[in-house]
Amino acid sequence: MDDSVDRHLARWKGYAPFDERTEGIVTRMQFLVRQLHQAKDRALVEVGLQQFEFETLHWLVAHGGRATPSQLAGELKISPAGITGRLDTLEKAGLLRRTRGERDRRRVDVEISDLGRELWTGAQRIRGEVEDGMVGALGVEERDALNALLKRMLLAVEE
Amino acid sequence: MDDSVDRHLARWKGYAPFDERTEGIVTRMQFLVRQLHQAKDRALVEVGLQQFEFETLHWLVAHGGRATPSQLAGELKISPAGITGRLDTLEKAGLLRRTRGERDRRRVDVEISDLGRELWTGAQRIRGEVEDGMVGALGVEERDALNALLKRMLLAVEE
DNA sequence: CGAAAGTACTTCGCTAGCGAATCATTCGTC
DNA sequence: GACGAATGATTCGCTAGCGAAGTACTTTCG
Repeated sequence: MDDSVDRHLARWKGYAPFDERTEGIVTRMQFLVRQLHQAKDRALVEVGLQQFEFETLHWLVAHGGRATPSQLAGELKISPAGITGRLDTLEKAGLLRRTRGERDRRRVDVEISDLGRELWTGAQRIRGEVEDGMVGALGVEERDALNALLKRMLLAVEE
Repeated sequence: MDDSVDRHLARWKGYAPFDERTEGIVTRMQFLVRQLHQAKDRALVEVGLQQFEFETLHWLVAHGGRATPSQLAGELKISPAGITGRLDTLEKAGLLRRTRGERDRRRVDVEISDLGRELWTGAQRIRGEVEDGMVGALGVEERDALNALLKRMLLAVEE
C-alpha cells in the first residue's frame, strides 16, 4: 500500500539523484505536521480559537498561567515582534492580561484570564483527539520506538 | 540525555493530563520540521533562493519542467491565490515562464527557465546536505524503520 | 444554437510573522 | 553618582499565504 509520499518519490525517480530514504523521512514528517496543523485548525473552530492562540495559551498554562513575553518568544520560537502581535490580539480577545512589572519596569507580566483558561481546556480535549487519531495508527511499543528515533535526530540537530 | 522536548514534557507534568508518548511524537516532529525549514532557509541564501521558490522549482522539475498552476497548487497544497503570487515573483525573477494555453485558453502553461534549472541544481545539493545532517544521526536500518512508522501514520490520516 | 453551469486563473482585502530600528529602563564601571 | 552598555518590549515596513469574489473562457444540455 502506497502513501502520497511513495507516489511522490516514484514520480521523481530518474529526474534527480537523491536518497530515497532521507527524502521519505523528511517529506513524511512535513506532510504529517501539515496535516496535524490543518486538522487542528478545523477542530479548533468549535471552541472559537485559532492555532496560534491556543499555542500561546498552552505554554502559558504550562508556566503556571503567567510568563513574560521574552520567555514565550523563546519557547515558542517566534520573534519578539511576533509575540507582541500575538499578545495584542489575545489581550483584545480577553484571553489574557498584560501588566507592567513593578520591580523592573522594562518587564511585562502576561497572565492568562479565566476565559482564556476555559477555552484552553475545551480546546485541549479536541486537539488531543486529533493527535490520537494520527498516533493511534501505531501500537504502544511502536510509539516508543518512533519517539526514540525522532529524539536521536533532534539531539543531533540541537547539538 | 534529554532533548528540548523531554524538558518541555517534564515541565508539563501535573499541569494537565496528556499522553506523554503522543505529545512527544507530535512535538518532536514539529520541532524537526521547523529546524529543517530554518536550516534550509539559511543554506539557500548562498544560491539566492528562498524556501518557497525552491519548492516550486523542485516540483516543476519533477514534472518534466512544465505544469499548470492548478497542478502545482494541488500538489504543493497551497491555495490558488497563493500559487498566483508565487508564480508572479518567480516569473519576475526570471526563474520560469508563463504562457496562455493554445487549445484551451483558460489554461496557463508554466515552464522552468534555464536560470531556474541552474539555481535549482545548486540548491538541491545544499538542501540534501542539510537533510543528511539530520537523518545522518540514524543508521540505515533505523531509517527504514522510521520511514515505515511515519508511513503508517500518514496512511491512517490520508484514509 | 444559446443560456446556464462549470473550470482555470487572477485580483482584492486581510492576517501572522519577520528583521531592523526604536524607546524605556536598568546595570556596570570608573 | 553619572554615563555608556545591555536588556525587554514595541513599532514599522514588508512578505507569503488565505478565502472570497471576479474574470475569462469552455462545456453541457434543453
